[in-house]
Amino acid sequence: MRRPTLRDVAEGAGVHAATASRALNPATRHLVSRETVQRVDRVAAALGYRVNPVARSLKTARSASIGLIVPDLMNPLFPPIVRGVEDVLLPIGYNAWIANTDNDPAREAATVEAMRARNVEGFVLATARLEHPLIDQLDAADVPLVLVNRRTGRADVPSVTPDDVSGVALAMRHLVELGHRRIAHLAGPQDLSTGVTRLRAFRQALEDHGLEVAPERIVTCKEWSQVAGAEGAGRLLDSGAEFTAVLAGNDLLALGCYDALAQRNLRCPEDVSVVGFNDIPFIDRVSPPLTSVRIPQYDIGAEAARLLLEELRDPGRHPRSIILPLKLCVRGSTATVDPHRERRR
Amino acid sequence: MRRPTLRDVAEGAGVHAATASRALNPATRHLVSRETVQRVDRVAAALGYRVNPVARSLKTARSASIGLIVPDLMNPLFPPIVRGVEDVLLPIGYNAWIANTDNDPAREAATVEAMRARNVEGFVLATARLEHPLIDQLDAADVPLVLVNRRTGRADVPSVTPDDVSGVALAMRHLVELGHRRIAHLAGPQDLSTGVTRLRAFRQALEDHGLEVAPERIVTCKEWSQVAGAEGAGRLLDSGAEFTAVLAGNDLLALGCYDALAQRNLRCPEDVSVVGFNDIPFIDRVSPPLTSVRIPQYDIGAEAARLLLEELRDPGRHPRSIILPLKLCVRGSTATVDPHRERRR
DNA sequence: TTGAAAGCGCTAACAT
DNA sequence: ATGTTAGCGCTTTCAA
Repeated sequence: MRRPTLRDVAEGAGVHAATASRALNPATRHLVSRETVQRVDRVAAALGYRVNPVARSLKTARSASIGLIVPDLMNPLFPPIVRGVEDVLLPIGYNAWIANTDNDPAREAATVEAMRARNVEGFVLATARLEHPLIDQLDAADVPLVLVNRRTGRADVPSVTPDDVSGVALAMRHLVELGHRRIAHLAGPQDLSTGVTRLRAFRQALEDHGLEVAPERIVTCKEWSQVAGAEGAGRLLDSGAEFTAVLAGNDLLALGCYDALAQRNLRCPEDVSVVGFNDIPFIDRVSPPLTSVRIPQYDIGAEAARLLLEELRDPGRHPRSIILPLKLCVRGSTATVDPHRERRR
Repeated sequence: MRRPTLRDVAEGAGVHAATASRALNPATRHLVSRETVQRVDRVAAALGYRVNPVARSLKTARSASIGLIVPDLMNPLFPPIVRGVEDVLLPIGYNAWIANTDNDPAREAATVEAMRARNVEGFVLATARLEHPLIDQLDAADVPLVLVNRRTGRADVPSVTPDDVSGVALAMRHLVELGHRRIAHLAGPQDLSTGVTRLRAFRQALEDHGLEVAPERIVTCKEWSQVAGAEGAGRLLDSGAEFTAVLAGNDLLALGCYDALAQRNLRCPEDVSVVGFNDIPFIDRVSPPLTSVRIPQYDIGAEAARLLLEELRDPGRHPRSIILPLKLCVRGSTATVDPHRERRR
C-alpha cells in the first residue's frame, strides 16, 4: 500500500520514468505523443499517483508556494489580508504558507529561513519596519518580495499599502467639520511606516486647516495594541494638554483610548471625540461608536499576491508599488462641537 | 556564492559527508569523536552551513513540522488557538504550517493533501464536522491527529475541547437566576459537535431547572457567523414564540441576534436578554454588553500541540482527549427580570 | 518521440 | 570512529 511513485506509473504504462514525467507535467506534455500521454494519464489515475513535491523541489529548487508572514494574527487587521492572498494564489495551484511572528524579529528570521530552505518562491511580508535588515537581505538576495500594509524605509521594495495620507486627511476634515480645533494624535510606533506616515499626515492636515501644531498634543505608542493605546492616552490626558478630539493611529489604540477615558470618568464624545483607523472587523459594534478610516484589507492581500506572481513570472521587471484608496466610516452622533469648550477636569 | 552543502562542510573538515552528517545531527553526534565533532561544527559555522530540509525530508520522510488547519481565520476564536499551538511547538524546533480552509471541504482536502505530500508529521485540525470522511481517512492511515475545539462523531480521535456542557449550564443558571423562565436557543450548525453539544446541554439545563422545553424556542443557524445569527434570530422573533432571553450558540450568533433585535426596534436587555459563547477578543467592547462563556482558547491550542507531540513520540499510545473548564463572564446590568413580562411586539 | 544517465542533498545500513 | 554505498523520487540534458 506504498504511495505510488513515478516509476510505478512508468512501468504500468510501459514507458521510461522520464517519459512519464514529461507526460504528466503540463509544461512538457507537448513533447510526448498523444497516445503515450493518454496511457500515462490513465495509469496515473488508476494508481492514484500524486507527484512527490519534496522530490520535485529537491530537483528543481522550486515549490509552487510562497510564504506569508504576519506580525500578529490576533490583530483583526491581518486575517482579511491573508484571505485576499489565498484567494488569488490557491486557484492557480500555489500554496500560501502562513506564519505568525508575534512581532518578534528572531521568530521572523527563523520562519523566513525555514521557508527559504524549503524553496518557497517568494514572500508576502506584513511585518515591515522602517529599518529592517531582514528585508534588505532578502532584497539583496533577489528573493521575490512584496510588502503589505507597511513599508520599509527603502523605496525600491514593492509594496501594497493603504493611502494613509488621504485617510488621515479625511478623518481630520471630519473632525474639523464637527467643530474641533484642538486635536490630539495618538501616534503609532515610529519604527513602522504606518505610524510615521500617519503622524506626518496629521501634522500636514493641521496646517492645511490653519490649526496650530501643538507638540504636547502628540503622544507616541510603542506598539499597535489596546494596552499601548491606553497607556499613551493616559499620558496625554494626564499631561494637561488641551484638546477636544483624538485621532488614534489605529483602532486598537482608539480602544485603548476609550479605556483611558473611562478610567478617568471622561465621556466620549461629550468630553473627547475619538476617531480610529483601519475599521477592523467588529469595530462597528463597539460602544461608544467609533468613526474609523476603512482600509481595503482583502484587496491589499489580493493585490500583493498578484504583484508577487508578476515578479515570479518576470523577475527582471521594474518593481512597482500600489496604493489603495480609503474611505471614512462615520459612526455615532455627528453633532457639532463648541470649539471653545474646555475638556472637563 | 552557492549555499554550502554537507559535502562542502565535509571537505573543509577533511571527513566524509556521512561523518559530517552524524556530527551535525544531535541524535547521532555521540557516534563521532569529540575532536571531529568540533572540527565539523567549526567549519559548518564558518561556511554558514544550514541543513537542506528538502533533501533531508526526501530521505527521512519526516519534516519537523505539523499542519494546523483552521476553518476561518476571520473568526476571532481561532487566532489565539494558533498562538497556543505555536508557542509549544516552535521552542522545540517544530514548525507549524497554518492553513485556512474557509469552511470549504475541497480546500481542506487539498491543503491536507499538500501538507501530507510534504511529509508533515501530524495535524492539529480545528475543522472537524461530525461526519468527516477526511478525518476517518487520516485516522485510518494512522496519521497523528488532534482535533481542537470541535470533535468528530467518533470517540477514538484525540481532541481538546471546551467543556461545553458545563458552559451552557453556567449560562443557563445565570439566566434563570436573573428570573428568566422562557429561554430561547440560537443553535449552531448541527453538523458540528459544538452546535449539537450546546443544543443538547441547553435542553438538559431547561429540564434541570424544571423549565419547559419548547421546540418553537429553538432555532438552528447554518453557520457560525453574524449573518447566520441575524437570520436565525429573525426567524425566532418573527415566529411569535414567547421568550425573554436567548442563549446564543456563540458570540457571532449573539451579534447577529443583536442585529435582528435592533432591526425590529427591540431593546436588549429590556426586551430580550442575550448570552453568548466563546468570549472572543473585543466582545467585551460591544454594546449592549454581552455576557459570554469564556473558552480557554490559547490553552486549547497549547494542549493540542502537547498531545500531538506525545503521539509523535509514542505512536502506539492509547489516544486521549482533553476537556478544558470554562467560566462565565458576566457583563452589563444584572437586574432581575419579571418572569411574567411579555416581549414587546 | 523516447530512453539513458546523472544528480538535487541528505541519511542510514553495512563494512571496515 | 569513520568510510562506502545506495537510494529517497523526481527532472533534465544528452543521445538515439
